[in-house]
This record gives sequence, structure tokens and C-alpha cells, in this order.
Amino acid sequence: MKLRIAPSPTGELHIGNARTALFNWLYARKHNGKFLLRIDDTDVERSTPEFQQNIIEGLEWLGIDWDEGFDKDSSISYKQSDRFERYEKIAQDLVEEGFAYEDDGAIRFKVKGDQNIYFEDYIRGDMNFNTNDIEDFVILRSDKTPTYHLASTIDDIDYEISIIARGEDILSSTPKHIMIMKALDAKVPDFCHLPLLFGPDGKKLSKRHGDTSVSSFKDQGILANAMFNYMSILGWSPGDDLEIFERDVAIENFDLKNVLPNPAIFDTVKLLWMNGQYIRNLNKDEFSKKAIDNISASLGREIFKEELERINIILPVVQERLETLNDITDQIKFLLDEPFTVNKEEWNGVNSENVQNYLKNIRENFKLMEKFDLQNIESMMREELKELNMKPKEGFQATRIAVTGTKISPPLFESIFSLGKPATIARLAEMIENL
RNA sequence: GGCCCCGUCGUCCAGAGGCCUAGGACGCUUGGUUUUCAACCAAGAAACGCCGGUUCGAAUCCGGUCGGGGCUGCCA
Repeated sequence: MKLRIAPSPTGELHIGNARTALFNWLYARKHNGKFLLRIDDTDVERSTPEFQQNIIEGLEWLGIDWDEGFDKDSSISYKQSDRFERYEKIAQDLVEEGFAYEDDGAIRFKVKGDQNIYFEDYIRGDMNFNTNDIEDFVILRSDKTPTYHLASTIDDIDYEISIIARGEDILSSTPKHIMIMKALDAKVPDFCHLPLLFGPDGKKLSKRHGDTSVSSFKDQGILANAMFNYMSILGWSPGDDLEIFERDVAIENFDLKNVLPNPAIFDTVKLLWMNGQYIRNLNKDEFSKKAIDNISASLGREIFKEELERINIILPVVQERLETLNDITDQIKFLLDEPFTVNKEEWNGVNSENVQNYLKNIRENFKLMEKFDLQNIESMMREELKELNMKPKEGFQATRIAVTGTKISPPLFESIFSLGKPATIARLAEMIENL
């Protein structure tokens, strides 16, 4: 059994293609079959090396690996632009055998009328097309480059693909491919036309729905495993109302024939939720590494040793508060060696005489505190609340603004602890002076 | 226009004739917890497009209809 994904490097790897790749991959892995990657770059005008690279990196990032194909075996090319001679030769042969004819320099496949083309689709069942509805189609352009129909079909034959699972947008082209295969006296493989992914407007997902490339989700701080999981539940389910599951569970339960026939709308909101779940499930070291890398990337610089120490303290409580990796920097920026400013507007909302006294008192207490740890910080701050007969929210919110700069922050005591004693005292002092 | 595909809560998925007064998840609303935010807990609103038929019985089968989508390129 051999399946394939054959993207065109005419754009970045988008999630529709990635999901098709994923389903092919799952099926191949489930049945110990082969999964092949081919580069369908017959459109020389629009294909670029950069897009090709983007596609390969996207698949690798998702952990969708291939056993055969592009870059795996240097003795054979899995890039269609390297095989133009072969396609041209076959097109000529088809002309000689009467299956095709020349038309203004191009070569068209001659569609015999009154025929029924039948195939059984894994998802849609019996498919019948009347050849009267199909016009003669170009297989070789006048510049001698092949069209998709020719090149793709020849490659599927040459590389012995046994199941072609691709997007439903190609469903109506399948009879053309079968006609070419029969003219070439080749074995017709199985077909499976996967439902399309739609945008929120119910139309085929494309550029006009914004950036839907896999790399853009990576850049947004989406985890590869979350992306993989989310894509897999679009049109398919492992059963038992399972939604978050490991790859081996997906492989174990996957079947192309259980993929739903109807299109699914790609919902970023649910992806974000799932990504949050995955972030929370990361172990400490994995998360720490990803977090530090992300912060460093977003700052565009290395993270200093002292910053790293502070960040590592706060990381466990930040981990539970993220939807994407990119949310981290905003939450820990009060710990960085960067200019620190307080949001004055937020402060005006919590300021009062009580609050001013509270800040002064805890500052003094911090100065005297011998063991600056979580427990002492919390008990002192609560004690001081009682002294002034204040509610927790009243004193804590003010402290939070003074220390982190905003009303929304990681938990207060952890924030103070990670910031350290001298900086905490300094920020409280600064706040008090500017009251 | 022609050909083809599709049709369960706003969205994703479960449901393969009686277990369905249709289940789970995201999102939403309300309440709880709470030092903010998140997380978490509890409750709630929310769907079988419509009309016929088959059947003792249909979300599930059939037909039609309506609606959505894809293709109809010397794009893929």
C-alpha cells in the first residue's frame, strides 16, 4: 500500500493540504504502508524554491514524515520539473496511438463520447461520470510543459501509488485521470476524495481568509502537536467522544472510510483552546525550553542570566495561563531588564488613602524580611491587610499594579517572589513617590 | 447554465431503524471558587433544512425540493 501527498510549491503549505497530508499519513502508518512526498511543480510560472522549502518544513514541523519521495533518494527525482521530458514523450506517444491530438501547439486528450467512467470512492461510494460532460483537455502545453492531469497521473503510475487520497476539489477531474491511465494501459488505483476545509464564510479555504499557512500558525505560537490533533478532528473522530489524543491513538483508530463526506469549517477559536490544553500538558522542561525560545525570539535578543532566573520562577504559573506560546512575553515582561512603566489609568481606579498606607507598610516590611520566600511574602501581605482592615482585592490589586505595571498579571505572590526583593521594594517606593 | 459533491446545536464531532424527551467538545450566558487573569466546578440556551414515501417505528433507508459548495483553465 502506498499513499502520497503531492503539493504544488505555488504557495505556502496551508492547512487544507496539511490536513490531506495528515490523513494520507495516518492511513499509511496504520496499515504499515508507504507515504510518499512528491513536488507537483508543473506550473513553472508560480512555483518557487521558497514555497517548496516552506512546505517541506511545515510537514516536518508537524511530524508528518515520508518514506519515499523528495530528497530521500537522489537517484530518482520526485519533482515534476525534473521529469518534463518523460511527460512530453508520453504525450507524443498518446498522439501517435490516437488518444490525443495536437491543438495550436498544445496537446489535448481526446475524450471518447458516450462512455461511463466508474470508480468507487472510499468516502463517496459509487461514482459515475458520463464522458459527454467532459471536454477534450490539454495534457501538454504549447511550451511543452505538462499540465497537472498528465504529470500527476503519470507519476501516480510510475511511483505505484495504490490509493490516491486528495481534496474533493479534484473529484470531477478524476475521470480524466482514469482515462489517461486506461490509455496508458495502467492499473487504476483506489480513490478517496477528502472533504474540503472551509473558511468561516463557507467557501473553500484560501488566501482571502487571511493567512492559513501552517507556518503562520507556528509563528503564532501554536504547538505542532496541537495543530496535528486539531486537524485530525476536522472530518474525523477516533470515537468515544475523544477530542484530545496522542498520535498513536489517531493512527490506531484511523480509517479513510470513516472520514465524513461533508466539508468542515476551520475554527481558530477551538484550535486556540486546544493549544492551551497542550501547553498545560507540556512537562516542565519542554515548556521551559519552548517558552525561553519564544521570549527570546519575540525580543529579538538573548535572555540575560538574571532574567532567566526570574522567568524560570514564574514559568509554572504562566504555563496555565496561555493560549499560545506568543502570549508569554506579555505576561513576563515585568521581569525583563527593560524600561518599566506603570499603567497610570489603571492605578487611578484603585488609589485610596488605605491603599497608600498599605503600600508603604508592606514596603517597610519587605525591607525587614529576612527570608524572602513565597510563604513569608503571602503571610506578611495578608497580615498587613488585617492591620488596615482592608479586603484582599483592595490591597493586592494596588500592589499588583505597582509591581507588574498592570491589573492583569500572573499570581501576585509568585510575581513578587520572582521579581526579587530589591526590585520589589524599588517599585513600591517608586509607586509611593508618584502617588 | 452543465456536471458532481454535501446537508445533526453558531462551530467541530457522536449517532450506521427502536438505547434519541438527540450525546460530547469549543464558543456563549449564569452561578461558584478566587488577589487580577486564566484554570477549575456547576447550571443553562442552542441542531436532525423542508416535503413526501418505506416501516409497527426514521436523525438514521428511498424520492423530491430547498440550501451550500466544488469543477467547468495551456491553475492544481
